[in-house]
Amino acid sequence: MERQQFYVTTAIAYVNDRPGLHHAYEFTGADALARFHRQRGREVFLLTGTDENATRIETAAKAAGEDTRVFVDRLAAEFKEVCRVYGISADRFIRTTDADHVAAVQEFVRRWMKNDDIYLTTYEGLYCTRCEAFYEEADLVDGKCEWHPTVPIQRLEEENYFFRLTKYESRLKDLYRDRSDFTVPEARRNEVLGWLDRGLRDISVSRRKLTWGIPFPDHPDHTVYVWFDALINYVTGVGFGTDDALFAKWWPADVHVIGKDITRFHSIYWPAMLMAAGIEVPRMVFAHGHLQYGEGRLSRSSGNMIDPIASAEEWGADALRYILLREAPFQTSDAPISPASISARFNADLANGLGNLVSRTLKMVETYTGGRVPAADGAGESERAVADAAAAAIAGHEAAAPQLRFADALAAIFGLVDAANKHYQRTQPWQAAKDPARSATVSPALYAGLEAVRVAAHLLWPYMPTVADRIAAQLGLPSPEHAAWDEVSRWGVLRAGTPVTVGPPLFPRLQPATPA
RNA sequence: CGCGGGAUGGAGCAGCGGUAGCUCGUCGGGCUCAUAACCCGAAGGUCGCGCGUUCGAAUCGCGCUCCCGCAACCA
Repeated sequence: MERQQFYVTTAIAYVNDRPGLHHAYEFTGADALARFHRQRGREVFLLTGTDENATRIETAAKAAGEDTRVFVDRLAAEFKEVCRVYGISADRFIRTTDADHVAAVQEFVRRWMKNDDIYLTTYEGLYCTRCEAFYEEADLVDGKCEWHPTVPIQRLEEENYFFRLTKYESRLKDLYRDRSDFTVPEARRNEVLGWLDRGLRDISVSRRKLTWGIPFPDHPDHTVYVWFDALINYVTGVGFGTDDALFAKWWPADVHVIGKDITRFHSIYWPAMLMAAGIEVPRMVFAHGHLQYGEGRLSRSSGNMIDPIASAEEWGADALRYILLREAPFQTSDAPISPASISARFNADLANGLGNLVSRTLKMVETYTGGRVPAADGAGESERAVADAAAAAIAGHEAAAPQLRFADALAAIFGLVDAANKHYQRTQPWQAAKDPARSATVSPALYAGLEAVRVAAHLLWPYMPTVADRIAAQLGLPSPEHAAWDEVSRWGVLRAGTPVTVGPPLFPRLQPATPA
């Protein structure tokens, strides 16, 4: 029996810089999954938020001449705005500077100490006295940190706490042996297996002399290494340390949606951290690929293309949600994206495809059946073909969506849009209406078209909630959000006589871009 | 050094042992209900390079070239 609770997270956004389109991409994927499960009757918790305790954030704040607190508040607000604009249905927006999170992290550290999972040792590294931070050789510019090119770098030793990652190596191997879907997709899993094969090392989990970060309990001169702090947000967000009942209800998470670049932290460190704290590991880590912003010059010359707010104004948030998930398959590696490819997809799928189908269908209903849903009686071969296409769209979509294969899921839905257009070509209601011998075919033909639109709108709700609501409203139906899935995911739901509304184009066609 | 992914018609991708497929674009035709949308058809590829396995290879093996990412206590 499938669990009725579903807990999904996004990676929390690192607030050293403003939000990019890639944040909207990940948020949208997680949100679509959350809405998918909600729509099918499950209780869902979607967690997103910001990662605010890193040294580099403090450094970036200093560089911006801002108080760190003010700096992170400002950026966190920008990320929240992205969530609002894109309709991300987050149940909590967590910030790692939230009091309950600080307490949760300290509880983890206490548990590790008690278990002898961490130990004190000495670390030697390159240190910038002005930043009060260690740097890697590769991070230095001409032997100096990037912020202070005149300040000499010193070689310093520092006492750090280390986490006994090696202690959990065999349990991690067991985890990967027993659960082939712990890290998805397979390419990422193979990567993790490779890391495990080559052996793990203990890892530093504290920094000293930092003024920004979560202090170690009983050792306030140490702060928790930001990655270990950040990962813990996934349990804090559902009540770890503050609300045991809530935590028991939601944990373990069903899926952590992350970018493939941070697989190591989520697939190796995080389960080990949980094991050490005596907490169950999550069910799945899903690592998606990244958006590639076309040519380098493109992203530089038109900075707005990667600004998610400006992009939403240009194409519409719902359209972008669809386009991103369709153009950049979640389960593969990187996919190229550009203003041109976004606009092309917008015109092809949304304006010419979905939008036009809705327009022509409703206009014909207005003209030929008095603006009301006609009777379905007299359905023939073409109508049955559309009904079959709807069933195929549902089946294809329901197989792909829960696996986060959103491009496949959306392609399945648009197969129905195509089928409806072909159906009109076959039945030609505009001709039949003028021909007494064929006039009886108009009603069933248009009924099938309306049903295709209705089914598509319900399937599209997780991806384009606002547009799906508008289409449903045009059909005289309530929001797909609240419809009982079993009742709407079948053919023949619309009732004859129901008034429908034509309405303005859903996606006005974009003019082709002028050549550069 | 290492690890993962990739190289397929103009563009973006799928195929992963049996005569090369999808979307977009292009060209031609049809239709006119619709957002100059929709429908039908056509052109266009020796599947990065070499060797090998096989009756047969984008598809398997080895070697090579080029791209992207990860990693060596950067989120």
